[in-house]
Amino acid sequence: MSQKRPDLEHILTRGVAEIIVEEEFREKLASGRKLRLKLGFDPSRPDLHIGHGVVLRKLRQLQDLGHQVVLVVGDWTGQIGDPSGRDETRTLLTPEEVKANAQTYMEQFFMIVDQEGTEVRWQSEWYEGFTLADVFNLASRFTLGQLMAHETFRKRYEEGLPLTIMELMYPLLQAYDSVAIEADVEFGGTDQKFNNLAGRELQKMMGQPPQDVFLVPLLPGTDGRKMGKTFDNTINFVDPPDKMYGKVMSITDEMLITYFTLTTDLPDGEIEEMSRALEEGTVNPRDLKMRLGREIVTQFHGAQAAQEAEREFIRIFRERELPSKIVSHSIDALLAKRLVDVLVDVGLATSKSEARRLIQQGGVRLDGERIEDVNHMVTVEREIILQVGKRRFVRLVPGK
RNA sequence: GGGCAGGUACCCAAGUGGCCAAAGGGGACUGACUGUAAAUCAGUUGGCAUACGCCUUCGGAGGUUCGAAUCCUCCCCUGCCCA
Repeated sequence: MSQKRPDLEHILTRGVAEIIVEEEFREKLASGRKLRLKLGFDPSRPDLHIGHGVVLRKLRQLQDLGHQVVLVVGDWTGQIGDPSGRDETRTLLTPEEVKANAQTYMEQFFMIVDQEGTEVRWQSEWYEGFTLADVFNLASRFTLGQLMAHETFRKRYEEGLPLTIMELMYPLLQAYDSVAIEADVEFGGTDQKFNNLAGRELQKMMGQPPQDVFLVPLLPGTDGRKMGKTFDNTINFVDPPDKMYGKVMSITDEMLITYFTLTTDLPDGEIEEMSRALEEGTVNPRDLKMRLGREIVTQFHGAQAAQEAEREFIRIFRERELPSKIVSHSIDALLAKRLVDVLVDVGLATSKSEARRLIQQGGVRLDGERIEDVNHMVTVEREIILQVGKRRFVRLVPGK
């Protein structure tokens, strides 16, 4: 990602939830020492979304000031699963899966963070040889009361949901990572506060200078809830330009300013102006959203791709024309087939019942013409565009 | 080891012999509206069938009954209390 170097003040204030302890961190920065910036991840769900991007951009900016990123691959904690979600124990991953996921994660991670200035460390480096004595040593440092101060633990316990000892161990392992790599600062979303502070405590107990904790706000997903895979409301690093742009357009209007603040480096003044214009109603939120879409797509795919994505969006949704790229599907030209079957065959419906329902609801069009007859037959003698809803198209071509 | 409360469709959650393919909410999908894939409103949401209807589903396996998500038996899983 290319951008002009934001100054330190911008880095420390824009899109920052909390820095603990801020004064301490500023002193470290001022010392001229090359700081070790820790970020850990669990290779359980490899796909990164722009919510993760918020913290990665911070890392990159500090990296550009000469500091060292230390990426901790949680190949052990990844097996436990961060209990931060309300779900109970996650399924354990095989070592192969962990490895593959980690690989994918890192490819995406380095789309923003500079690989040269990053030290990658695997937890297994220090946990492989961990003995029961080491576990006791670690476990003896924390009390149940401390762990129960963690909201997710407390909530699950009080609601009578299952909570394993292994899960309670999660923060301890993450904390020990900080000791192992001698972190100066740990980064994370606000949901990581507890875990990161545990690292700070543990370092003190083990005679290391305590790390500071740098927390960024969580970016809401496209539907306003917490961005995450479970809600299917993420905008992913690997989303192709069109999709990425479209997803940005689908965020609710209220989130616009939050998105500008957290995912772009537009000057604060400019964002304030937008905010004012929105309140006064002197600007169409859609236009700002389009600007946001361009900004975000540009970060991952470049300015040209962003422009193309925008053109495509206008074409389909404003002018209601066909997208420029449509998946083709060949259909036997000799036979008249039932439309319901075709819908299932090309994957626009998962069952005939669903296909029938779509037709009944007026959601199916052939060459732009709405089909209302559930028993409609199609013969593909030439190319026909089959459409479901506003944005799912398939080109039917004659074949054998 | 004992007692109690639970395990329902994608998720949460009602239902305690037939009116149950199973309330309600969330999500998803479709439609209307819209200078947005925003907001709002409406509809749909197990499968097969043009349709009458048929089939599969309520932790698992058996059983009672004309008929079970609902009753009985055993088993598995979760939480709480007692030891």
